[in-house]
Amino acid sequence: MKPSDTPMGLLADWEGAVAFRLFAEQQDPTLTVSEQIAARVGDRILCGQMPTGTRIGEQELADEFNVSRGPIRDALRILEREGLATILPRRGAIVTELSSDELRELLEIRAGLFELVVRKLAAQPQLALLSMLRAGVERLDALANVPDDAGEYAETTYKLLILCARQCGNQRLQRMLTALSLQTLRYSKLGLASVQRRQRSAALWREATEAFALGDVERMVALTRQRIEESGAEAITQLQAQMNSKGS
Amino acid sequence: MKPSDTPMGLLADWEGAVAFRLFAEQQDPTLTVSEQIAARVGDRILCGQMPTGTRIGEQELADEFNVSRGPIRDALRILEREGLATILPRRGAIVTELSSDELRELLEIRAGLFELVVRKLAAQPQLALLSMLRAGVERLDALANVPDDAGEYAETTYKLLILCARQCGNQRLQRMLTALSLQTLRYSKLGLASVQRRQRSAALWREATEAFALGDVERMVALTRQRIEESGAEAITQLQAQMNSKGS
DNA sequence: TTTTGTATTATTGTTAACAATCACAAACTA
DNA sequence: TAGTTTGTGATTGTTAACAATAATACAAAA
Repeated sequence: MKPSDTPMGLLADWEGAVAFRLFAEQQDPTLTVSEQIAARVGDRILCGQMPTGTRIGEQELADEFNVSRGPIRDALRILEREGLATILPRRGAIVTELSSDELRELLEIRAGLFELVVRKLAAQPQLALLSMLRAGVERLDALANVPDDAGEYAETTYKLLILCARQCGNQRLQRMLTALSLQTLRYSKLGLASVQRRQRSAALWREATEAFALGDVERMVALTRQRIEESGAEAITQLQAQMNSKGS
Repeated sequence: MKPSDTPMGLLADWEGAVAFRLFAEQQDPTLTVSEQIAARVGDRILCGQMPTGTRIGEQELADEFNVSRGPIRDALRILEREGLATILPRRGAIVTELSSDELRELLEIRAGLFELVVRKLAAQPQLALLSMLRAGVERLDALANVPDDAGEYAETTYKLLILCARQCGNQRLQRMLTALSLQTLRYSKLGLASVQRRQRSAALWREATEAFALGDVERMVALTRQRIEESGAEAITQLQAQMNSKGS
């Protein structure tokens, strides 16, 4: 395998609170070749370098990474499990492409799981989490006003989300929510393209965080639901518009 | 590949309402060899023929199905995605073995997703579903009193669950809930081992169904939550006991 | 008796070649 | 011209052999 040439660290540290990489944390050499390749290709997909629908040829990747097609096939299966690649039997793999309906479905599930997380968090005091959330909200406010940068804003909301998930005490739930969020991340940027949308989203984050601070779970859940609903609806609208313009 | 020699149809038709096989619906020949093998091995795992923790040797399976190890590796990755097999890098695959904590986590998520399904179902009348649920509850009542048959009871509750999931209108949610239920199916039998437990479970199913009939979503959700809580707690207790006796 | 080191064996990871399938384009027919 | 057909090229599915790693057994030393 060639040395690092992928845009790792798409979601680099933020305030020192969340230190992680997307898939492979610092190139663990005990990882199998397939896993390393999956991690790197996964990063490319997430950062938009390989857009939705892009064909992923086995030989192509094999040549690039200087391995044979075996490990590539394994890597594609891993990416499929993460929902980033779609394997069409006998027709190859592509970067997963969601229809607006599928996006709606995913967002609905993500909201449901996040609600579960919130309710679990509310069961016990979360002082450390609360201060991190407040710092995150400050950052969201700042990012909301930067024109033409939906990417970093969306990634920050992603980090806030998994920050919560990490504290909830259910590792499996954390992993599922993380996977779902990564699948929807590329699309959620569509719903946060305008400064207005981001400001609205940030305001709801702030309110939800304060509700959380006061222990008002129901209010936090309601606010979160509303935020996801609004951003989701916008993202779906944008996706539909995109598909129509492409289809014509 | 040799002709059919696996216990397919573990969950055969029930009342004609749910016609499906676990994985491969009627041996679709367009399916890739890997997928067919994954389906058959998956069935073996689900029906208990390959108990929890069983080592799955690649060569062993390759010899049995008269294929090389390539498709077997693909099949194992598919089973891993479904949560039925666990691949330990460089150490082979085993039938997924859940700790009591992991089971608790899975059950919690399953309950959360099912609640989502119920709330979606409540949004519109479900006459056909209701009559099937009622028929299912009758069957549960009958099965509850048969001694030494937690298997069929548990499988029937599984079918009721995915019957609901199918009607909810969110295909992704349906697939996730199905996968989670299959992962927990083997373990949920532990919590339904005694006639008393099954009778209690069936009673809660009946009440929940009637609440559903009356459109009382909150009551149905509460009853379902309680049922899962009770059965889950028992299953977890049994699993812990099993592990202790094995560990000593 | 327990422990540690080593050699052997078995299993997984990887490779390169072969077979089957699919997509695309050119030729052919109506 | 529109539609079908057929052939070619490219891609995936599968195989069998090789390399690397982990598990096991056994022997020697504490």
